[in-house]
Amino acid sequence: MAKAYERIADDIREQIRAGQLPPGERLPAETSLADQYGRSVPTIREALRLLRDEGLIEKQHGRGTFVRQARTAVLRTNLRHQWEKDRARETEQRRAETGATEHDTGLTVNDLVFHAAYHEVKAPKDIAEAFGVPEGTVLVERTYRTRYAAERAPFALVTSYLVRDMVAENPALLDAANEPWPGGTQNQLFTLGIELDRIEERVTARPPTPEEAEELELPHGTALILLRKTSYDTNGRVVELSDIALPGDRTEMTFTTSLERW
Amino acid sequence: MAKAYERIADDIREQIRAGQLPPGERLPAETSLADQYGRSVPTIREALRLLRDEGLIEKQHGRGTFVRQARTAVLRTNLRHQWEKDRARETEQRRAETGATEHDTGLTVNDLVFHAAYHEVKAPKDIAEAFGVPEGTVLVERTYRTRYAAERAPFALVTSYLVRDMVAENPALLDAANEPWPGGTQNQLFTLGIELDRIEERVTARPPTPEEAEELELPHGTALILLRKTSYDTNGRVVELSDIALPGDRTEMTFTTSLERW
DNA sequence: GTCTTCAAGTCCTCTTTAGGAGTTGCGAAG
DNA sequence: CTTCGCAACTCCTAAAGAGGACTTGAAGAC
Repeated sequence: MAKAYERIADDIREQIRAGQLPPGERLPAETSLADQYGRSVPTIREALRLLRDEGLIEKQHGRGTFVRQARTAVLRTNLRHQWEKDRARETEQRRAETGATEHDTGLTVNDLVFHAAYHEVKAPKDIAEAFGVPEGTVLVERTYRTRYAAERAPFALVTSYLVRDMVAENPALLDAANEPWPGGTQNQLFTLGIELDRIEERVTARPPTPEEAEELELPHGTALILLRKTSYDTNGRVVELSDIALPGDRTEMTFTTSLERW
Repeated sequence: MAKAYERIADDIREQIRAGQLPPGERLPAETSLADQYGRSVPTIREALRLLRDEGLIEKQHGRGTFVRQARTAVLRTNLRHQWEKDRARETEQRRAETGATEHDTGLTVNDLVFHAAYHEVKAPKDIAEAFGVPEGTVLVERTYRTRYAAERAPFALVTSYLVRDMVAENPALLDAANEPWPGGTQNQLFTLGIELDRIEERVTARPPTPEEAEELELPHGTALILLRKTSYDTNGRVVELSDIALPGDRTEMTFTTSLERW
């Protein structure tokens, strides 16, 4: 015999899946459910907690419990488009000639970058290994959040690293004021004679920490997508590394690989 | 003034982050913690529940509460390698000539595919749209799980679709017995004169449903990665579509894009 | 020596009780 | 008519207690 709170959760879950309880609908109050199922309120709450953790419902203090809207992942991060736009060969000059601007390539139309911070930090083990430099090497660290103009919640927390000695000659890179970097990081690197060869992206997912949940306004029952973007130059050196945290409930990443080219 | 259970969770979380409570360590019993923090057992349990949902601890009935091992995502799915291996131009013939076998290209060394199931289904709206066919079109649906020989838990739940009429001429494709398809799906498609052009991968993440959690043996506090792989042929037609569910706690996907080629 | 049983320790389920805190709408006061 | 305050409704925090279920190791039976 299954546990009471599980049976109740199963029952409600079925109702939601069947569309009997449509998105946005308010569930009966906990006390009503307790009566209805002949169980105590804490047991009902236990059942609802399960459903909340699955992302099926959302509780609002003082208002009620609601079937969650599918928060259709409208926002998408198509990174290849980013790269096409930013690719190192295109100097800002050429970009102007072709009429391409910073904001005409889809994703970035309504972007806002704000709360950018700039630091010099000593490389922790993790990052140092990726760069292939000794632990403690001085890095340029930039952190910022990105969001769409129409939304209040940011859709990315970004921490980006460069080896300071590698980029020290370009003062624009070391100036916190102009964010985002004009023409994109990759273009800036090109002005240093660093030519990018390939970008590697490592994707994982896990539940958010409380800090991440707060910054990204992640409701209970959503996951965090972690993207580590590593840029290699033509000598096989790692020149830039970004750790990007994305809200799982409104992010959809697309990667395209053309088979012709391989 | 913060809530008691939050303060307790914060305290323990700090101890874990500081390494004071190393991975694998057993926490004091709930009753001890209750004494220690001067709170009731339910309050302690509430605090521990928070940490469990964050993936920091793991509770074992009858044994205790343990700091979770970082389950270092050893398993990685480098999809480009898959494609390289499987790419449509290489017939099985040529593969044999070059000495390449199904199992020598990294990922698949220790793979086991089991519990493969084969169905014909009518396309639901979702899938039909992706294929660009009317709803209800007959599809070949294959579902299977993949796991490493060394692990008991599967590391992928796969559901793969093909339009039946498009592949009906190759009997091997319609035979449930030989799984996985010899030479890979893409090679099989090549024998039908279907030449793949590109593959698009759409990645999202969310908490698992109870069914998914059970099948993938996902502990509480882990996320599910959803990968939809869409294969296009040289005419821009969608020829295959796979929905892949991956355990977030032991999956790390790598995508590489070479900038030279764009 | 091996096996079984059992007790102690652990987390789990469920109840009852008490009060706190956020939200909403209605009615009274201005 | 507008504003304010309050009552009713909601979910949230916290406690105490009784019994259940799982794990482990040690004592006893064979």
